[in-house]
Amino acid sequence: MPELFSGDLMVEERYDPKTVEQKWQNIWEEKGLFRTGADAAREKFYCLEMFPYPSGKIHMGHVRNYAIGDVIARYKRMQGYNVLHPMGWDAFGMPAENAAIKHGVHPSKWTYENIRYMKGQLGKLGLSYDWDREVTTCSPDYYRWNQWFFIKMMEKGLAYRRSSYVNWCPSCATVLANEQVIDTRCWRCDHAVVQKELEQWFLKITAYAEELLSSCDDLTGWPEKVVVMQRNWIGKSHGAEVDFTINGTDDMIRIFTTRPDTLFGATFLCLSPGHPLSAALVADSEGLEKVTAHYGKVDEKIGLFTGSYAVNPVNQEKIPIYIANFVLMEYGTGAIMSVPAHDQRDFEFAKKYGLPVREVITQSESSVSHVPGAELAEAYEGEGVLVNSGPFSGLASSEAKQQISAWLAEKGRGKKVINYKLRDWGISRQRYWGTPIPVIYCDACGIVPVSEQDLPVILPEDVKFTGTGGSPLLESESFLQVSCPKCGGRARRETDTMDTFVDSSWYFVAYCLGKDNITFSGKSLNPELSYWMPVDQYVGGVEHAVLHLLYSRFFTRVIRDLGITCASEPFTNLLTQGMVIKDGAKMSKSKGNVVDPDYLINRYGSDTSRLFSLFAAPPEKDLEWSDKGVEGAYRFLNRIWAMVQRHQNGLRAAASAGGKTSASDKGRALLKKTHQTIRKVTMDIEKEYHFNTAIAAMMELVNDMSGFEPFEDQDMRVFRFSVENLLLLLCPFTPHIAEELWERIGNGPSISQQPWPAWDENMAADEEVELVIQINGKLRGKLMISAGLPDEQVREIALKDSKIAEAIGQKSIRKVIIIKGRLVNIVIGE
RNA sequence: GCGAGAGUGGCGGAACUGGCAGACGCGCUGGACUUAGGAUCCAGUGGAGCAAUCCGUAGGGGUUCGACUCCCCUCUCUCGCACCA
Repeated sequence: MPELFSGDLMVEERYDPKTVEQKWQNIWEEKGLFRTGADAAREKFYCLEMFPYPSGKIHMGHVRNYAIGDVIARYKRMQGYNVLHPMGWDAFGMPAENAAIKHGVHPSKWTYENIRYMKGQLGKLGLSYDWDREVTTCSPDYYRWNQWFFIKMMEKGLAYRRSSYVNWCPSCATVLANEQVIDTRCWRCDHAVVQKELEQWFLKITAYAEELLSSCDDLTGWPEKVVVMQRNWIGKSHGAEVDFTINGTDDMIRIFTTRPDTLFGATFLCLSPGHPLSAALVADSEGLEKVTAHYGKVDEKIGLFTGSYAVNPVNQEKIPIYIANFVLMEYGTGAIMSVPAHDQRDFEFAKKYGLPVREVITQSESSVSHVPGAELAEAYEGEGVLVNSGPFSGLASSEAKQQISAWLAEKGRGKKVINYKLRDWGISRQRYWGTPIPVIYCDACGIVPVSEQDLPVILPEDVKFTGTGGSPLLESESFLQVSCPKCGGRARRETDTMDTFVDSSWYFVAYCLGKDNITFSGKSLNPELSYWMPVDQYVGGVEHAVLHLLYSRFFTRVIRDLGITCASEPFTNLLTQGMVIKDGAKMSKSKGNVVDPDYLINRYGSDTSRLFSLFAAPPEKDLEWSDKGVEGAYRFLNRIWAMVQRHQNGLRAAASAGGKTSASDKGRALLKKTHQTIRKVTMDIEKEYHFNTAIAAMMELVNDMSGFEPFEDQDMRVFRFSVENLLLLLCPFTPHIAEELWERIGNGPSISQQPWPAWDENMAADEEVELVIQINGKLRGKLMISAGLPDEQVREIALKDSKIAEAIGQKSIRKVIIIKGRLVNIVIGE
């Protein structure tokens, strides 16, 4: 603790954040101040921050995230809303299991110990959560509903099992999520990841692709950037499927194209190496392997001629069939027609393998007569007018797309289709620390869902963690052995667990119901959910812009369609806060540039920590860490503390001026400044939560207040009015010191329960304004005039000013521009 | 490569709808108090100049009485997507 006052000089009690903060945290808890219940008579506000993974300790990113959320929650509470502000734990996940493998601690023990510690840390930050609604996703009470939703989705055909290629780490013997593959290697053991075909459970998010896309338009409270990312991820494109026959056979190759208007320009066909026909058509298995090895790599295009030809349905032309590394199996049909003149990738491929390039689209009438055989430098990918396209020549691209698609449909050789980039969501993980997928495999009955009354399928505790040989569940006989719910015969449980993104896709729904009260049934709408949903303000990192937010939007719709809620969208407003940066890089253990929140809170207290992280940058921007900046925030709170302490007796004695009484000139000025500050802080919070400028306004007020010596009663009453309002404004930001000083000037507890202050527009209005006078746009003078003067008079005053008159001299005045209450610009000639 | 966003003092950042560029904080300079000051308080602080003044919002052009703000071009940085046919 830095020495701020030497004992001899200061008689007042020193600001000791530790004592103050502990005191008020206890009081809040005892009084249950932040506990919430549904109350139809009051307007609700659901404020939510992304819950943390209990990794051990919170980091500065959490402090920032939760400080932002807490200001919003406290502000809305003071405004009279019934605020739901919950917190919980995203408690399943690989780190717990890795800790078990490495240190022999059970994931459960590790997780719950971390939760206990981190909960203590959040408590010390003074965050206004309703802990009665805490959720912990690794608790059976929670994950049983993952299982219930899964079964409901199976019933609706929204959960299904199929074989698919996955990222597989042979060393860890598990599937890796895409984001766990770093530069084609396993993030944990650095082993090369391979593509492996596995039976996987999928959730059919694609069934909602269209709705998820079209309702992006409704996400007006989200950052545009995030909405764009959602749209791109869903990736809708209009096009056509076209069937090419393989020459000399009856076999078909179905391709997808967004440019049916270029069909006459197709000079070859490409199959993905993973396409079922690839292996069938190619005799040279070594060559195929080579192409496969380069699959999905951006560096170069590699192809292999199959020796077969396809017949173009529109002109019966025979074109060669290639296998190409750049054709993705996961998108479209896994096969494309290649139009090198109008697709740059096809163009590069054609150049490399000496394949013909035929132009079928021209940009304008004048360039139709392109010299046949002349080298194209690159593909023309835009639209235009068709040439060399048989009966369709002369049509515009957009018209040709329609007509060619219609022609294909008529001949039974194709149709218009819509494709999405969005894939179904593979949720199977060969991991222990997750929700068991509630499915039983019976030799007689096949795949059987666990029946609802048998939920939850509990994750067994007594398992061994070796880190090799796959999921520990494979070794747990008591877990594996089960009787079939249908026939009663011997059966085996599914050992895969769910992706942890499932847990976080509906936790905001669980909060509405409250701890020990999470129950769903599709029988009728749930009144608690109807009251609270959707979340009014969601706050979190932009790194979840696609996955978590998209999955949550999907789940919310599934829950809606189960008849549980009416809400389609989970989050009305989204605030994505920036990263915490130090020395030019994101704070991270590996960079060694972390600041420990524990250290910060011990040294300066939570109010200072919160204040700094809110003051240093607007929430959506990155925050550059500064030790000196923290000192500045601490100094600010100390100044307030000292100021109130010094006048404590006077403040206690004075009744509030009620914002009306006239006092000394300085007193009136302070009164005005106070009203202006209330206005400014309120408007800055309302305007995209710009807390940094709100805090700056409070600093200005404090600067004015510290220069104010209230000798007379009237002035002291003004001063008290300023102090009270300052504390009220400060309350959402630095609640502990606000509470303490509020009490010390003789108010009852608690300031947190006071209404947000209102300003009086008349009191805030300036009676005098500074008039800026420009000549030809250059600043030439400033003077004070009374506010609201008519333009004529302002003009006169400006022209009469001696300096201005001198500057004008004999020159002619061409024009005078007057901006009310701001400036006069005099345009003069030579 | 494509898409989005950003570039303002020594630093973090302000600036309504086109109207005083640099609020507020940090740092720095000077002073007060002091045995001392890395505490606190007061004053100053974009650059150049004794000054009047001039120059300044990545760079260049434009629109305008007036541009950090609008338009065009160039450069740099950050983020997202990266062969989606």
